[in-house]
Amino acid sequence: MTEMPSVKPEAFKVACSSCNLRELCLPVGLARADLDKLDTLVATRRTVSRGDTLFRSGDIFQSLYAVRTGFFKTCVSSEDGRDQVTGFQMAGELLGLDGISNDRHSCDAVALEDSQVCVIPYDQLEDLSREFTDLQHQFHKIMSREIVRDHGVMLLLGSMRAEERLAAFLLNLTQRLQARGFSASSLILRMTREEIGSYLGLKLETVSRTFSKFQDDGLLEVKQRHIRILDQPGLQLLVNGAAC
Amino acid sequence: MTEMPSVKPEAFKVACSSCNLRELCLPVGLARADLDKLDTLVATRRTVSRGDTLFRSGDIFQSLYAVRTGFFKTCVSSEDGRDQVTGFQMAGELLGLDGISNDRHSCDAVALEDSQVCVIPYDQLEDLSREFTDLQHQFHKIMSREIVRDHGVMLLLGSMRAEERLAAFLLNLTQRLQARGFSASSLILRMTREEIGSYLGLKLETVSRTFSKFQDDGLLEVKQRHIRILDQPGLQLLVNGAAC
DNA sequence: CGCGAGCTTGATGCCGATCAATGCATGTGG
DNA sequence: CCACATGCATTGATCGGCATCAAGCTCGCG
Repeated sequence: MTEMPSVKPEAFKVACSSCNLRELCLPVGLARADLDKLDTLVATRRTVSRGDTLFRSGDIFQSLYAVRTGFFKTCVSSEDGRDQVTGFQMAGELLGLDGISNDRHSCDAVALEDSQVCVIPYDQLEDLSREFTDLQHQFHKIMSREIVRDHGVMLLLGSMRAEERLAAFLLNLTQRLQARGFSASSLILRMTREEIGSYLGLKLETVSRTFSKFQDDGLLEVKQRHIRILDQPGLQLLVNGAAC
Repeated sequence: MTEMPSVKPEAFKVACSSCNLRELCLPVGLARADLDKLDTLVATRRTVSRGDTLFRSGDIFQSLYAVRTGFFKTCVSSEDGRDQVTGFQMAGELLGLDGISNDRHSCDAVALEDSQVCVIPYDQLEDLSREFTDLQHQFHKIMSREIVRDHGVMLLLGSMRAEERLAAFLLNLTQRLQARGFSASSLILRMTREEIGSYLGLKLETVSRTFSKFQDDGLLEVKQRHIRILDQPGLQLLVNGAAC
């Protein structure tokens, strides 16, 4: 960063080929030659401070963003002020896929901690994925995975009760953190109870109460945003509704 | 069908270029030359009788399907028998996008009336969309649109009350039917109250009661599955929560 | 130190689930 | 043609889970 002054202070060179997230991010499974090409595509990063938005609903869509470090939420809102968190994104996950449909973003992406994203100009990605089958296929998989994930959230919102929702949420979060080399049993929540509640279709008081109940039941240790999972199988059991 | 015997009785030639759905379906916005190419890709149709599945969760993914005539639902289910309708698809809409992520389908697609779909072999679609920018872009838009739609459903499931959900559902349905040349005010539901309820995260009794309430309020006329919309602005008002 | 954002916990009420009975349309076989 | 079965829809009575309202509490920070 110091040796490479650029016009935009927040934009600087990066390389997918040497990125430690390449096994989680867009480059998954690409051959060396493809990777080098990808380096020409993903040329800049952008820093987003905690609380700032990466993009807003209504913004012109030009790029996708891969989370490099940090943590984001995405939320949609209806005409009347109702709004809904649609997801939380961590390192290696893509933001902005919603924008392709209309050439405008249809949700807000907000950094929940100081973050960095890699900027992926969309038209260049289309160009490159016409050349490289593997990249094309990988990109399609990522979009499809987002659709499958959304269907899972619908199942959660449509048919689970508060405890089941929170358990499923925690298990999903730890699983993704584990894939990134973090502990499977201990985590720090980057989002408020209200944001968790919005994502899960619950009020913040219910989220808080459910955390307390899990603690009483010996499933978790909860200290504000510090969570330790004491009984993972127990949580799993809740999600699978074996208690019925 | 009579003059063209084929090995599979249910498979026969079709052409996107002469399809009356081409303004709603995959071919939207394609030039004549691209359309002709698309004809080579979308070579067969398949008939699905009411109640039968087009594909099931776990099936190997090979093709996307465009609804030609008829009506489908898609549903996901969790290990414990819980299941959730994730969408209803009508003419011109694509089925099977979930399958790309894993090479296996992750939901069931069930015909709610006797239907016909165009079979779109996925690997050939990838090949062709590497040649034709417009097709590539159109396909991406369709996937993105599905993501945006899913986010809308999350908003509905996460933050709306029963009346708002049903009103939003009816308005969405009539809007799509209208785009296909049907009446904006009169429709026949192809799905049961239970299926509507599953989609909206409600029980069938609640759906039924809410229909009755809408009728009492002069918003609808409900006779079993025959619905006539008497006060569309009234429904719209419900969705937008102006009553708050 | 004191402020404020976020979290916890309690009391109460309501929306929608649940349980249960009846109604209505379609189809089938005697 | 009617009796009966079946699947779906309606309606009522009751119950429970979560929302809502309302205090306090905790912790980080100016």
